[in-house]
Amino acid sequence: MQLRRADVVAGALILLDAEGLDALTMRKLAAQLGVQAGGLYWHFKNKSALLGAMADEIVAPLAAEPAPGSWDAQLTEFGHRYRQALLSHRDGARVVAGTYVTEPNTVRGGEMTMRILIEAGFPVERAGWAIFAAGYYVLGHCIEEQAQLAEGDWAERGAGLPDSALKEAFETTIRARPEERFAYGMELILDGMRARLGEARP
Amino acid sequence: MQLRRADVVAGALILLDAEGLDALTMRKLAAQLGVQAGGLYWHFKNKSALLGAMADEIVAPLAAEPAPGSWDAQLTEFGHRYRQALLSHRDGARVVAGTYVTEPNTVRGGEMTMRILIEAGFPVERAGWAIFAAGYYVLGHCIEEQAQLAEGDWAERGAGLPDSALKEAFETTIRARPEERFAYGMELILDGMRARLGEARP
DNA sequence: GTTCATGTTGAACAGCGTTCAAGTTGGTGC
DNA sequence: GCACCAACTTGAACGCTGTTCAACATGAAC
Repeated sequence: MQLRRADVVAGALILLDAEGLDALTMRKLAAQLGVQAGGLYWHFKNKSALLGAMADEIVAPLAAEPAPGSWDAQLTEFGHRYRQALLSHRDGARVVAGTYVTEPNTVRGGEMTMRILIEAGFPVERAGWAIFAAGYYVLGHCIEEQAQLAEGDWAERGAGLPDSALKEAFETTIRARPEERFAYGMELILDGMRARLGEARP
Repeated sequence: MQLRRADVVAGALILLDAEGLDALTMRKLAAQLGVQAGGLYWHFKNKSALLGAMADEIVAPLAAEPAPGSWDAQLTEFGHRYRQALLSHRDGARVVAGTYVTEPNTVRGGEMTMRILIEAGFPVERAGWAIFAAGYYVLGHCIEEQAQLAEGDWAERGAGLPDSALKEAFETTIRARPEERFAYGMELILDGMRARLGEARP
């Protein structure tokens, strides 16, 4: 029974969920698939290519059309969908961050969101810049969210801080409900976009 | 002639600039310092701790007081200062992104920017959220900027895309003058903050 | 000139991604 | 039913990595 490319990606995602990105090695993946490590290199040129395929699989939900509605509602939907996709696999955000993907789902998601902004009135270039900015935000937020999720020693991190008036603020900021904190940042960026649409030259 | 902790960090940053993050190995660093690899572990518990110290050194400019002015001018200054700091060393953004730093300069920068927002009228928690959002943006932008800088094959990346109405838009978006593109995103986020200050409950 | 913390050596360990000639498998055409 | 060729897999090796540790060197202080 031989493997297909898709089987390798699926197995890699299972191993990712079970052990995390740092423990995802070609040998362990091969063992889980009942194969020798070298054999994987027939399906993927190298580990990086495999991670790229995994990343595109992770962001697959971005390829779906948004529900009908206003441009900002649609963009909000994409933002939350992106976050959910990243969080749906352990270390998903780090996997996606580590690969500049030009694979189908990523591209399609980028195109749809850019189109939404352009039809809302943004010049093409600015639309792209704004979408990238929003993308950086989601990715950064989710990387931290998952780092927080993975480590038990998170509480100790704040402990390293010097006592200051803002230490407590800093800690409560981080400990806030992630969903609420995410939504706030998302709305902040959307407010920025709305402000630009109000002007003559966004 | 023995080494001090600071000498190791300084040497590591030189090696980083010369060869990039992926080629920064403990052995190469040791060789450059005229020392055996094992010896470095007297100064740093592990490589990750060394990278943390490097990261804090990179963001040192964030510890300086901002010039007097309006809150949004000061925040803009911090944003550009952050970017300049990250770009001042090869792969600097990736180094900083890979370490959750609780070291002096990072903390001090975080405190000052939060204070600026709080004094401008933001509730503490929201101020923290907004600062983090802005931080994710700068970091993400700089990581991509440096990836683009480092690779000759960047032009080929767009080539992998399927031909579409938006492919060209996508490419021109990425190829834009980085400074201008960065400033646009920075202003977008600041517009979001200003919008929130206009409301009763930011 | 001895002492003691501070720093260094050199060798080893286990694990990593990757390569490649040699072998095996599975489906297609005859 | 058999031969064929492409699609896969093996198993061993290569060079590299971060990290550990007992033994050794150094430099300043008393």
